[in-house]
Amino acid sequence: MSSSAGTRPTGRRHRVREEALAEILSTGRRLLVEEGPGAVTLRAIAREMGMTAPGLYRYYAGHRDLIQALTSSLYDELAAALAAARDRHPDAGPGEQLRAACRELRHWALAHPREFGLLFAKPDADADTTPGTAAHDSGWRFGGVLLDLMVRLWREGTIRPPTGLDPAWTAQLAEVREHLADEPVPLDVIYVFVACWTRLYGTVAVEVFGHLDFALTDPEPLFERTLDGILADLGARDARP
Amino acid sequence: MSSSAGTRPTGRRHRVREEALAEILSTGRRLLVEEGPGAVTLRAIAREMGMTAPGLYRYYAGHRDLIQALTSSLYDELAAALAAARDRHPDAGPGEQLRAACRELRHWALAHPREFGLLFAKPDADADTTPGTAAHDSGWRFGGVLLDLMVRLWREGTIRPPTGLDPAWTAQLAEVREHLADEPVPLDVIYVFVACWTRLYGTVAVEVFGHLDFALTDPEPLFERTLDGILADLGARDARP
DNA sequence: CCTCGAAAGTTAACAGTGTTAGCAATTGCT
DNA sequence: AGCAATTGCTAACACTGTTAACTTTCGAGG
Repeated sequence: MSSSAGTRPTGRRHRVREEALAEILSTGRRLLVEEGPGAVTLRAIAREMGMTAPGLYRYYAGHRDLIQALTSSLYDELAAALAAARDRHPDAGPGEQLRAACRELRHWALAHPREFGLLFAKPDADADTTPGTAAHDSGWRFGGVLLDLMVRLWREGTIRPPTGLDPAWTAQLAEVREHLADEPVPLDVIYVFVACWTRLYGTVAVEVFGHLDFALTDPEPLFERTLDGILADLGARDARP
Repeated sequence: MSSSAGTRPTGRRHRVREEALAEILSTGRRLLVEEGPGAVTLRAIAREMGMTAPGLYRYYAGHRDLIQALTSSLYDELAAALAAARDRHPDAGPGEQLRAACRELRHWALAHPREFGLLFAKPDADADTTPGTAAHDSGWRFGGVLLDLMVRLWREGTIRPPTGLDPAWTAQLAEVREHLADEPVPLDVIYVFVACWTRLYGTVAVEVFGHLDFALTDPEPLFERTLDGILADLGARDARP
């Protein structure tokens, strides 16, 4: 069942299969970008690749699985973009790095609105958030970039969590702490993380989804001020650059 | 062309038509709620009503128009719910009334996640925001409830807009002021309105769309604290009740 | 009251979708 | 070389939105 190399699937056949998998995703994405989410269809992808729709079932179990794989790859790309933006300021503190990552999130979303919509505009609570899914893991890889920066910011000691939080309630945040590489982050600090993530997501989503069109043609200053507020909540000391 | 009553379309025929229009929308909504957005289809609605799909074209120009009409009616229902929540505190100040309306927004969204998704999770910037659409007007009726309360809050004189706003940038907010019943609201105050709307929308959307499931099973305290922050930005003096 | 015309709803059909079953051919490993 | 897994195909089914043409219903005006 395997080549002479070892326990891996085969070696050669496996490679061209990976290429086909990637090509399916890339043409699917091109359709998404150029013609909207409704156009990323099995038949359209197959047509674009010079084959027929049932052939795609050799690669993905169906339309749902294909979309989920596309979602996962987009999460990974977004995570890589955030990490790259962070690493573009190697000598800066975590505050400035987080600012760069947040700006990159907005820029990526504005540059790829359709992809952003696929990732963050869920019609239902569908299978995306289900653990075990590849999209779920990729989602955590994405969120982890921001979360890591927040943890590094917390280590600076300048973060000041709100008072009066109910410990019985913050206990549910313990699950998030599991993902934090054995850092003993206090739960009320994690509360601040979640609150800031909410605010960041909300600001970007409301702009990308066009819910600000009625008021603003240039929402960037609004975003920058919101970002200042977020970083202030996280105890970032550096002034705005 | 008209009955003896006056200039209105007909009188009788017109009434049963209105009933049919309403029934189409209500069964469409039931399908949305019970089976998800993908199930609200022309043929399914017709089937449910005991007729065939092409018959629906006597009432709506197509699937798109039907969805848009449904969207519009949901906006109206949401606006009515917010107004009712506001009027449940007739003797309270605008701060408490706004708090009640914001809470009602969250409650409505949680009680009707599919409807909320139809209203606020737009895949593209589609025809919804286009002026002239019924959904566009209804959207304004919804937003107007919150906006009016913010204006009343502003009249209290306790709101303190941020300093350092670029007047050349806030100028674009003048268009919003048009909708404000000839109130001479300063532009930097309108900036606060928009920022608060963004924050409110973001908090509710992030919860309803399930983007907090990874961290929180009970996001209400987070919402309440965010609401406190929003009302503080708007200068509401009353403490939390 | 009776007729006429507009409105409502029908069937048939076209193009498109996801999906399954069954078959042919290519291709790589033993 | 031959075997077997993989790949891709065609045909088909059930579903979608949409249009065209036809029939029925029913309200209003003479």
